[in-house]
Amino acid sequence: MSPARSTEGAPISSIGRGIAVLACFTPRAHALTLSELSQKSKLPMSSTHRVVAELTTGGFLVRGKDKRYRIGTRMWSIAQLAPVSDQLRERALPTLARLYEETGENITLAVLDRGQALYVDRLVGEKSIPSASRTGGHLPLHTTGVGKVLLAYLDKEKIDAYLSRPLQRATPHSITDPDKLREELTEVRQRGYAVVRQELTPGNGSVAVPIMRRGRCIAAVGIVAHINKLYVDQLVEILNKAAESIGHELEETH
Amino acid sequence: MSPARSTEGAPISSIGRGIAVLACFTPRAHALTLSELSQKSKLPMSSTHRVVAELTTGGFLVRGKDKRYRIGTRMWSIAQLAPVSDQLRERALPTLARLYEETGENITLAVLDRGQALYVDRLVGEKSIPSASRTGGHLPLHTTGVGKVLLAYLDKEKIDAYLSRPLQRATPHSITDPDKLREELTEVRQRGYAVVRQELTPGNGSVAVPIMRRGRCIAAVGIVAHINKLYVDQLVEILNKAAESIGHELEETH
DNA sequence: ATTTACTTTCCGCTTGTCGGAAAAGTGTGG
DNA sequence: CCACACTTTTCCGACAAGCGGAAAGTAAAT
Repeated sequence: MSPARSTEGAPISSIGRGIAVLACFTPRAHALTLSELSQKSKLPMSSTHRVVAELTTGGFLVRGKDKRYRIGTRMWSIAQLAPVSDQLRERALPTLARLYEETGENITLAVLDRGQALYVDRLVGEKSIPSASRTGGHLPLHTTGVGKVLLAYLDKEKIDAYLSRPLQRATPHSITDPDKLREELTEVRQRGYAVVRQELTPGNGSVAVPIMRRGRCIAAVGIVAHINKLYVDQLVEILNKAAESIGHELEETH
Repeated sequence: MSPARSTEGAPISSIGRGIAVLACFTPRAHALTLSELSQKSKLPMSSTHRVVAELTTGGFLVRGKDKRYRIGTRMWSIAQLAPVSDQLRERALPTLARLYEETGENITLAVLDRGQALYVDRLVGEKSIPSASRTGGHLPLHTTGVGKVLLAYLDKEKIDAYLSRPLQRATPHSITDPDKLREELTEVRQRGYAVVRQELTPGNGSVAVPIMRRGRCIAAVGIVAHINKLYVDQLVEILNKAAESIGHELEETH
């Protein structure tokens, strides 16, 4: 989010500062010193110190022996009450487990969140190909399998809005022409699944299908594999069964 | 956490109020109105309104069409950077998936957190017996399999501290006598696993083993099943392999 | 012992935040 | 359509929480 001092007009609130500090943490920086937090949040050192102290008292941050701060279990526990976790992730998990055991590949579950694919969960084993996704992380819609599915089932206006902004190229295979992507999305809707080949990561491919609920796509489930092992027909069949199973699980009143 | 107005002495800070509002959410109340949040946090309505507005702006809360607030994906995403999630849960997940597929039972992974067992993840399928645990939730140490393991491997002083407080009885089978529990913990350490039979939930039993790292128990992994299907020797063998696999996965530099 | 970098504390000042009251909005029953 | 009850939002004068720069403290390296 926008740094504290560079915010024009309205000053940033105390709670906003707390969130700004928490937002400093990233996959590459999950342990930060006070100075680093001050620099990243652009808050003065004494302000940062006070905010960090409050967050630590509340269990949202914890200070390690190395004097670095990390996200605390209190925040994590409360966050598990987010619908994306306790209504979707936890219910989908057995099916994802089965998918993983069945294919041995990289399994992903994602939802649309702020114009991107938010990875709700993923299973990646030793034998799976390394991939760019991470639970809790976001990736673009146009270069990921689950992302293409989520994009394809959006309202036309929202698709237009997404395509009106420059599409970032992740590899030479990334589709960045809006017209070509629009065609691709039509195909996704028609055949009910998306395929991606080296559009996000060289060598990687993925297949994904929608999880539907009352006619709306609420999530996407996908498999990432090396392009040489991307047996699309086979994977689509497995994924459709999984999607149906997850969809059924979500209908249950727990 | 303690309600705003009942705090003696030091007044509660703005960030503390934000955390107090977020702490209102529970498994049974994951969607709350503004009035409910005000009542639960004991903050005046206009104060609650302001705090909630700030949290919503920052993505930590989201207001649904039903006018109820829920934990937002922004908070969830950041929370996934907690070590308990990205260092432990995500790495353990493939092994938990394998355990689930192998046994079809209720799989749990827990760590010690604030004197209780914090459930880092669990897999429970349609055919599994219903259990009391929930990812992100806490349960006592003395009435759960994973809890007994976590307790058994604590420093003597910490075990004494835990046993010095009244042990809550969840069922008639709960062990609440400190001396009996101490004996039990000695057995857990000796044989390397814990067994629980109907001590938390009637009909349910569980077996759990420690996940060790450099001689310290950092987590516990367990299986919950109906007491008639609690084949201890068999489950212990499977669990020990899983624990070793997870321990190995945690050693990897990712 | 000194230097450097980081962290913690201090303190005068400012304005962000306070909460009660009023106004506005919403849903329901007659 | 109106009245009522409840919830939510806005207002606003008061005040103390929070501000950030400076000083002090701490730890590590030389």
